[in-house]
Amino acid sequence: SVQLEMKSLWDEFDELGTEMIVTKAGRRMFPTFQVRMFGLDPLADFMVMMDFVPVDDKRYRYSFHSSSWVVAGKADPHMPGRIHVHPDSPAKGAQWMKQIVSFDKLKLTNNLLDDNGHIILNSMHKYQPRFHVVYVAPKTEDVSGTENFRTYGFTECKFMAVTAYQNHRITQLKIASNPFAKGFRDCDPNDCMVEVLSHINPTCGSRARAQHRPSSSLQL
Amino acid sequence: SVQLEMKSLWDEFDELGTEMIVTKAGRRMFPTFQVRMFGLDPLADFMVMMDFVPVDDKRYRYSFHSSSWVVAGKADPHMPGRIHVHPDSPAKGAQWMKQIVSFDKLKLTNNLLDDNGHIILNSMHKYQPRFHVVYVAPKTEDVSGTENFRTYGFTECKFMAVTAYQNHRITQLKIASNPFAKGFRDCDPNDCMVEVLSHINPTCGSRARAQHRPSSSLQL
DNA sequence: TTCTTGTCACCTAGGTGTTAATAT
DNA sequence: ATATTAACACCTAGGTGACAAGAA
Repeated sequence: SVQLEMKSLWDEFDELGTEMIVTKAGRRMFPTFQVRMFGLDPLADFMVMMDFVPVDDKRYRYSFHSSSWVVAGKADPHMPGRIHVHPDSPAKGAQWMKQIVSFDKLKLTNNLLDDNGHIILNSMHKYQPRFHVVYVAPKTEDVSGTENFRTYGFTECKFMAVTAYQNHRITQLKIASNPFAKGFRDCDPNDCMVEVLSHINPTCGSRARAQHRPSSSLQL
Repeated sequence: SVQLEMKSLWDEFDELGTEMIVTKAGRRMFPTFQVRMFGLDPLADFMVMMDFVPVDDKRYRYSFHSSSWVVAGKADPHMPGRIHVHPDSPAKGAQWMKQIVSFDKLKLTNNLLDDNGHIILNSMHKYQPRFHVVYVAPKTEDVSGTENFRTYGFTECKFMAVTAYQNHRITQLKIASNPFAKGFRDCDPNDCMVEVLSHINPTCGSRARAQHRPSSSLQL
C-alpha cells in the first residue's frame, strides 16, 4: 500500500483549488509529491514512477469576478502522457520502504517539444497525478498473465496547470509553505503563520519586504 | 578500460604533491575523481566503486624549512578501508559508458567513528585512490572461479590527507581551479590564470579581495 | 482581454579556504 | 611546536513569485 506524505498540506491546497506552474524550462511541483510505501517484498526489484492524466475534457479559465474556475470550452488535444520514472529505479522493496519516496526531480512544462524528459501538460487544463509500482521479475520467472504492476490515484493532488497563478489565495499559501518562496513573506520572523504551517516546521526567518502592497497580507 | 578525466589537472597537482582536506563532517575531493569507461558489455549489470589504500607505512609532517614532506615516524594503525559504491550502482554497461562517471558525492573524513558512510583516512598519511568495476552475474550464471571484478590504480591521484593545507602552492592551485573557491582569487576578471586553467574553461568573474596579503599572489 | 515569456531580487542548500581558538 | 576544530565570508547552483513586456 501507499501513503501520501504531507497529506494535510495537499488537502489545504485542494480546498482552494490547487494550481501548478508550468514553464518552458520546467517547474517543480509544490507541494512535492512524496509517498511512503508498505508491504513490498523486501528482496524483489521494483520500478516506481508517476504520470498525469487529464481529469476531464475541458479547458478552463479563471473568473476573477466569481473567484472561481469556469469552463472555457473543449480541451486542447492531449498528447500521450509522458511517464516520470523515479531516478532510484530499479531498487529492492526494502530500499523503497526504508525512506520517503520523493519526486522532487520531476518538472512540469508546457513546451510540447521538450527534450529534457519533463512532464508535458496543457496550461489551463486539470490533471491528476498517479503513482505506479512495477514489479521487475527475475529472468527465470514467468510473469505472463499475472498482474505485475499497481496504480494509485490521488484525487487530493489534482491541480490546474497554469503559466501564472490565478487564485491569489493559492499564491499566498505557496508563499507561506514553500521554503524557496520565503523572500515573499511579509510577516515578523517570530509571528509567522505558525497555525497554518503547523505540519511543516516553519522557520520563517525572513525580514519583511517593504515593496509589497500591504493589502496582500496573508488572509487565507 | 578506464580513462581518468581531468588528467592534466591531476598531473599539475601531483607535481606539487597533492593534498586533500579531511574534516569531521566529511570533505569532497578536489579534483573530483572522474573516469570514462570503455569496453563494457552494454547489456550486463556492473557495480562501480572506489577505495583508498595507504601508499606506505609512514607518517609525515610538512617541513616549511625545506618546503617538502618528511617522514615523521611509523604509520598510525590503518583500519580496514571503507569502500564507496557509486550511487548509480548497479547499472548496465551502456549506462556507465554513455557519460562521465563522477564520484562527486564521495567525502573524506578523519572521524574514526563516522557513521555517514564517508571514507575514513588518517591525517598526515599518504593514500592512493583505486577504482573497481564489479560484474553482477545473473542468478542463472555460474561465476565461481571466474574473475568477476577488475581494479584500476591511479598513481597520479595519490595525495596526502591533511586537516589544513601545508604547501601554499597547493592552496593556490586549489583556489585557482576549484569554482567553489572563486571568492579567494585575487585577480582581474579579464586576466585570470588562463594559461594555468586552460583545461577547465575558466570563468573567473570574481572581484579582488583587498584583505589578502599581496605577497600571496599566484606564483605556481 | 487573456495568456505567456523572460528577467529579477530573494531565498535554500551546500562547497571553498581563512582565521582564531583549541587541543595534543 | 604541531595538529585540529569551529565559525565565517564568499562563492556555486538552483528553486521562488513578482513584474513588465510580449503574444494570441
